[in-house]
Amino acid sequence: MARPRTPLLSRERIVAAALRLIDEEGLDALSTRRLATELSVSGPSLYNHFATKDELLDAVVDSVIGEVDLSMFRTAEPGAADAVTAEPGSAEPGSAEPGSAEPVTEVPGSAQTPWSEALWDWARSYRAALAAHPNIVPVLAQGPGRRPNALRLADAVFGHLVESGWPRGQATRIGALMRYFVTGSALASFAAGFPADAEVYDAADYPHLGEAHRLAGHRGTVDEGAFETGLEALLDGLALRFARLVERP
Amino acid sequence: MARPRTPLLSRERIVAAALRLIDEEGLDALSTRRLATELSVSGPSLYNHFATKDELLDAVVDSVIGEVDLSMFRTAEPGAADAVTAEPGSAEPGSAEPGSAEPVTEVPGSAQTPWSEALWDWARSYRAALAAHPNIVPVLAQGPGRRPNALRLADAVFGHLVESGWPRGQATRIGALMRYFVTGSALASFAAGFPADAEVYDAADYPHLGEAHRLAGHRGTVDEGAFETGLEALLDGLALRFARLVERP
DNA sequence: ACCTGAACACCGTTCAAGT
DNA sequence: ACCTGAACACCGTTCAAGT
Repeated sequence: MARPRTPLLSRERIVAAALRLIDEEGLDALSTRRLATELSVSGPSLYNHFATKDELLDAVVDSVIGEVDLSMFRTAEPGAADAVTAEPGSAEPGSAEPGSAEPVTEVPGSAQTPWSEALWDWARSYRAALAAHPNIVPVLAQGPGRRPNALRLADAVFGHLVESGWPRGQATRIGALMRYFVTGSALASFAAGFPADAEVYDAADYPHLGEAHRLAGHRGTVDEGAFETGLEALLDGLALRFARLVERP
Repeated sequence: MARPRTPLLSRERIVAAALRLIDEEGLDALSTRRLATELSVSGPSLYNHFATKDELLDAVVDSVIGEVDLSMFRTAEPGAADAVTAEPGSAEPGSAEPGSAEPVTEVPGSAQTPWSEALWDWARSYRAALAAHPNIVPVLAQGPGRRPNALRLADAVFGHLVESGWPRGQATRIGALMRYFVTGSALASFAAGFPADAEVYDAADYPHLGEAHRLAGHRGTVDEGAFETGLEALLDGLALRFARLVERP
């Protein structure tokens, strides 16, 4: 059979199969030939749908990012108009100075979710989406590139922070540091990184790791607890910073 | 030539060449054949020094971790005895409960660097070591495994926190969340993840990213600023938590 | 337009052969 | 002990050929 009457493949089917393969066997297990076999076609068939393996990987990554909830960055009022659009070009995001925007605790006339509450909810959804597919996080962590869902995410976070009164330079940094923390927490399990073999932890070399072989068994709770503790610390710390900003702008 | 009188290779030379290749061309550029060519030997020669490519990669990773400064976790007194060794087996690190250890602001009889100050210095050194070799961070983030330098690092951090009065369960979580943040920040530049091409940021799709094409140009300062802001927030937040712990233990 | 097999320049690793 | 070339089962990608 050369060309079937109905196509054997679609971008969606390929992306779904690729993600399953990555989840189950790791990033290295994703080869075009292996993926094609999984889809019951020959290797080169994939190139009718994606120009390169990288382009395929981009599509997989963006499908994962698409699962992140961004609804908390819209106005809280259900029937209200869409979020206020900031005037473009007013300041550069990379600037270290607070800039001309004056910090306010609430934007008048809008029913925005408070920024710290929005970051809480978003960070949890962000982490859940990524932690469901840890093997692809290294690719994802390279940044949004030209992937629409990743750009939409960056736009929503930055926009919400600026509208909440954060100077643009600081809003950029908060977007960055939140990505650091979330990708870091989803990249690999902390607990599972310690071998369950008790003989690894020689008391002469590692006097405080006598119980570390038990970590892997508590994988879920250790990582969940660390994420929650870290997120609370981060947001508490940012609230202190915001308070200083409001006091002396 | 079959066996030379003086060996052509050593583990050290191989590790150094591999790290250079990874730094300059990425993790995918490291192939055993390519590396061998770089070292002017034939491909299989490497197998006289490392059993597998993974074992070689482990050695590269541990050499990077070895650059992290851990001196702040020892006693501050230059001539003093070594850090107090905690009694082993007193509590499990995975436990969610504070446990029996009672939090104190200072351990009597020792001149330890205060935990928050030590974490500041360590986090900066940790990040500097990793950010110098971002391409290998995904491998490193998988956890210490059986790598001596990585285990020493985990031991030093956990030990210092416990000796500073943090309950063991919380000390575990702080070790984890610090790794999340540092590996996340070293994994990839936030700023460089946004294409410098202004046409990517269609105002209709991404109303707040009008200046995002400038980010890549401020790569260093944006990422440095985000790391410092995040670290300060984290440590401020943890200090709040510690204060609550001391108030009502 | 969409699939195929053949082909190219690559991989990691094994192994017998050399000194 | 330490290096070599040959060999095996893999890669990503191109391309002419089929319908």
